[in-house]
Amino acid sequence: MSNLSKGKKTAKSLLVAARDLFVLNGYAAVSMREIALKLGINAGAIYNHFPSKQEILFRLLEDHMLDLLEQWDILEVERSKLSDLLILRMFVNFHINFHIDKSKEVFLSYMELRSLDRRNFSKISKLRDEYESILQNILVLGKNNKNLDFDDSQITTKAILGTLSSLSHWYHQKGRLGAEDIRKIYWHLIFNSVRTDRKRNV
Amino acid sequence: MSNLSKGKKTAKSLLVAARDLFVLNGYAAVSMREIALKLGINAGAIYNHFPSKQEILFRLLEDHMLDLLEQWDILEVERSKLSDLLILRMFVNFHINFHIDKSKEVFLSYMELRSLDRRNFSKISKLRDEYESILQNILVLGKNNKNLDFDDSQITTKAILGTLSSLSHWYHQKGRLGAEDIRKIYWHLIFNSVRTDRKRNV
DNA sequence: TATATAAATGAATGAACGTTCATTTATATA
DNA sequence: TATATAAATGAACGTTCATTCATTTATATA
Repeated sequence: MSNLSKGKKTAKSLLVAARDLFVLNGYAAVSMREIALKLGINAGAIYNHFPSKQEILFRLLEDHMLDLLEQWDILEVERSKLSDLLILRMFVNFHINFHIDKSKEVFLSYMELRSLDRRNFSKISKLRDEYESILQNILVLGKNNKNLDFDDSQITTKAILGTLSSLSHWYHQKGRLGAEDIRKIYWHLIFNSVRTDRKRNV
Repeated sequence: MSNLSKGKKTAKSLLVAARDLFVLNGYAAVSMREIALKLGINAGAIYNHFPSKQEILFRLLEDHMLDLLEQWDILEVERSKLSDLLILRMFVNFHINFHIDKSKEVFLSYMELRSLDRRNFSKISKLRDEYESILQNILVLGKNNKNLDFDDSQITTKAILGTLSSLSHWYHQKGRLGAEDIRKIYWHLIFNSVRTDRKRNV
């Protein structure tokens, strides 16, 4: 950070300020003046760093999605040695870790997709689909190999992501439970919901 | 509907128009002029029916939450004869049915909580907590009676609601699966995640 | 049908919005 | 240190916003 030029530092600070305000009040309800105020600069100065408010939102969401996909890619080597079930556990842990580390970014890309214009929405949607299909592929592969069982890969994918995403709605650093507890609890829930000897009736 | 006075009809239409626009673009991004345009009336005329834009949002969210809680209350008699597990299934089915019937209202009360002012936010939050505690009580009771098993009732409650809420993000009337399929799939997932003989390790 | 009330109009209010721009000030490079 | 470039200022632009209001039009009641 300290080796960055003043301009880059300001740009970075603007992204952080915008992120925090967007998370708190929503994109449409936050003004450029409010964002500028957080750094103690004038609203006009923002335009030395970003061409528009829309571009700030897009940058936040794109940076986040690219980061997410890249971090998952990095685990590829490690992953290739694992069983279907352990890969699923890796995904769950990875996802939870990311939610804990980047809870604001996750919340933002969840809530503000609709504030993107058509072009940007389409770009981010592609990245989201890419991420969703990672989980779906894990599930399908596991089912084909008879290491997992469930009714419908598409809905199960969405349900699991829904389960995990609930995290970003309540997680706060200072909470009652540590990351390890949370990973364990969620893993138990998810594992049991797709294990091969699950029950089909009450 | 046809036995309502013109004023009541317009008020109802305004709520529907506002609901649809808020769902599509978000509260802050929708103007009173847009809402009025949907009915072919002037923006000023809205104020014969509602005192403010904020009040329209509040009415939408409060009506929805009161409806939700009331509908659950109505099932009380039926519920008293059921086992812990069947009550949980009733809750899951009830929740899914509601999400399917009122997907827009559900989505709205999920996304626009933060657009409420302090006073209104507090009122709706109370209603939401009330609903959440219904599920938590079911889980705790089931665990005490050894008919359910899980690690943490608070997180498990949030996780299950997260799972179910993912429905409002992808469900569309014309989809591939019927309501019955969806109820079955979700029930299998949830039931297996909290059943007493779940596994704790891979 | 006459009349009281309800609902809609259309213009106006002041405030806030994203963005632009000429100018000034700060930073980095030589 | 001199100079080119980057960053910030502060006022202004044209729009749009939620809301108000005097007036007109429609509806319901008697």
